[in-house]
Amino acid sequence: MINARQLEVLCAVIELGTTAKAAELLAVSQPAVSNMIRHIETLAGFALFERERARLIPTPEARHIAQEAQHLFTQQRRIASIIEELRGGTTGRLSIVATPSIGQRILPQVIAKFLETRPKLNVSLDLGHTDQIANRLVSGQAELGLSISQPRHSALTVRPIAEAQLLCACPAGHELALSQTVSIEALNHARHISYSGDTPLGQIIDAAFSSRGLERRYFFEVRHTMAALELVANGVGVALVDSFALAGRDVPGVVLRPINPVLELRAHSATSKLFPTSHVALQFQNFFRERVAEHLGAVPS
Amino acid sequence: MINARQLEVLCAVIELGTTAKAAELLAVSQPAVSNMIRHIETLAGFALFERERARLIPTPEARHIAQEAQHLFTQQRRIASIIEELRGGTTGRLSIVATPSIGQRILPQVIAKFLETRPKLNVSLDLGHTDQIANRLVSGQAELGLSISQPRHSALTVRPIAEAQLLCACPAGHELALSQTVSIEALNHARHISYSGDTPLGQIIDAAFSSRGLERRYFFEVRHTMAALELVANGVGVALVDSFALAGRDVPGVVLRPINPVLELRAHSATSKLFPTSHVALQFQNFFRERVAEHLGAVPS
DNA sequence: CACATCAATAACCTCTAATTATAAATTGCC
DNA sequence: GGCAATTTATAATTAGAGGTTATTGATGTG
Repeated sequence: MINARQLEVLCAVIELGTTAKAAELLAVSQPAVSNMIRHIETLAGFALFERERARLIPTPEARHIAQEAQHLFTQQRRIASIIEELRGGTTGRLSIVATPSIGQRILPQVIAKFLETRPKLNVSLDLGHTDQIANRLVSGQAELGLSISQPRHSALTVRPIAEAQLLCACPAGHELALSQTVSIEALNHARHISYSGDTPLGQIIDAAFSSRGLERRYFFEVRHTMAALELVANGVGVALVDSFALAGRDVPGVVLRPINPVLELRAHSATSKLFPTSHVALQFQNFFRERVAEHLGAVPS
Repeated sequence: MINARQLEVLCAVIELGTTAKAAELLAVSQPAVSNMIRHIETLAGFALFERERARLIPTPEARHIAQEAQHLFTQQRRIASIIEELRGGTTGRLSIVATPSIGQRILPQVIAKFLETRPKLNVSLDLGHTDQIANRLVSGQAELGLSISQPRHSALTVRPIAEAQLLCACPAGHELALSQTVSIEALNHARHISYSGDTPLGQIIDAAFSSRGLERRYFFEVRHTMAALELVANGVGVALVDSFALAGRDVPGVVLRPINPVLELRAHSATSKLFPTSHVALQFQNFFRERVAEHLGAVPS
C-alpha cells in the first residue's frame, strides 16, 4: 500500500512542476524524487505523469490522488501535534476525585491555574469520601485521588501531598476571637460545631482531645467543613476548619484563630497501581503540591 | 515524525494486549514489535507502556494516541481505495463535450450504461458545436470531445469513433415512405427540411448533392437534427437525419427510409494534446466505440 | 551554437525495520 | 517445589527502501 512519504513526493512534484524543485523543497536529491515517482507509478499500476519533451505533466488521476492526500497529511500533522502536547502535558484527560474539603475550594483554584498553560486539557473533577475515592481509582474511573485521610487499599499508591492545620472559626465578635490563639479546652466550653467520628476530620480532632485526656463535646454535628463554616458565618457557633477549605480566602463575618497546640493536617494523593498513571496526572500532582506549599506550607517531596 | 507503520504497531499491541499476538496479526516477528514499541517511545519522548511483571500495560497517553490514529488509518484506506478505483476507472471525473446530435440521445444512453459499473464516477456532459468543442478541449475545460465533423486544431488528437448513415425521415403515410429507399433527387421535389450550410450535416449533404451535379433545395432550414425530426413528426416535411440522433428508437409518426446512395457519416472523438487524458476518458472512448458499433455499425479501432 | 534546464539512469551507500536465536522473568499447574 | 508455557527484552545479523553522487540525453533559449 502507498505510504505517506510517497504521497508527499507526489504532491510536491505536482505542486512545483519539476522534480528538481520538489527535491529542493523536500531536501533530497533530484534522482531520489525521480525514482520515487517511478516507484509510485508501479505501485499504483497506472501512469501519474506524461513525459513529454523532458517535462512531467501530471495526469488527472495524479491530481485527484494529490488532492485526496491532503486529508491524510492533515491527520498526520494532527497526530504529531497530539504527541507533542501529550509530552508537554497540555492535552489529554485528567480525572480527579477529591474529598469535599479539598475539592470544593483549593482544588478548583489550582486546576484553574493548571489549565492556564494547558487549554486543551480535558479535566474531570468528582467529589467523594475516602472510600469512594479508593473505589474509583482501583476501578480505573479516576486517575488521581486527593484526600485528607489516607485511603487504605493495597492497589493504591498513597503519598502525602500537602500540610495544613486546623483553625478555629468564630463568628466576628465571639469571645474566643478575643484572644490570639484558641486552646482545645476552650472549645468544650463554647457552642462547638464539629464532625462526626467517622469522618477524617472527626477522627483527627478526637485524637487531639483524647491525647490530653479530654472528651470532645459539641452540640452540632456536620460532615463537611463547608457546612461548618457556613454555620459559623451565621453565628451558630464555633468550629474547627481546615485551611484547605478556606484556601486563603476571608469568609465575611468569620474570624480565624490558630489552635493551641497546633493541629496538623496532612492531605494525600492516591493513584492506582493497576493502571499506569498519565504524565499529566503526575504533573498535576506536583503542581498541586507546589501551589499549596506556597500558600499553606510545604511537604517534603 | 511518527509514521503510519509505527502507529499501526502501537495500536495492534494496545488492542491485542501482547507483543506476540500483535506480531502475529501484523505478520512479523515478536522482537520486531518489541523493538518498534521501544523506538516509538523514544520518538514520542515518553513511556507508552508500563512494564510490569512481564506485561505491557498501555498508558493513558498511548490509548489516546491509538484512538486518534484511527482517523489516520481511515484516510490511508481511503487513498488506497481511490487509487484502486482510479486504476479500474470506477472513480474520478469524466468531462465530455459533444455536438447536439450525438449528445442528446445516444451519448446519454451510453454514459448511463458506462456508469452502471462505475457508480462513483463524476461525469460532466456539455453540448456545443465543433468550434466550441475544440475550444473547451484545448483550454482544459473538457477532456473528451465527440463530434460529427472533425474538429481542426493542431493541439487536438482526433480519431474516428463511430460510423452511421443518414436516413430519410418522413411523416407516416408520406409518399416518399412508400418505396423502400429514397433517392437524393427525390428530396428536391419534396418539402425538404435541411441544415444550414455551415453545419456539419449541411456540408455533408451539400457534398452529396453536388457530387451528382445537383443543388440542394429545401424550404426549411434548421441547425439541429432533433429540430428536424420534430418537424417531420408534425408532418411539416421530410428531412435527412443521422442515426446517432435516433439512437435506435422509433419516433411516433415518423417513418425512416435509407438513402440511395448511402450517405456515410463518421463521428470523431477528440482529446487535447496539451493535457494528459485520464484513463477513464480513454476507457469511455473505447466503451462508446464498442456500444455504438453493436447498434449502428463498426469503425476500425 | 552555447548554455541552462529538465528527467532518467547507474552504481553505490545508509539506516530502518526486519530476521533468528536466546535470555530472563513471570504465571499456571501438577 | 519444579516444570512447562508465556511473557518481554536483547544480541547479532540481514534485506530493502530510500537515499547519495555522477552522468547522460533531450529540450528549449539567448
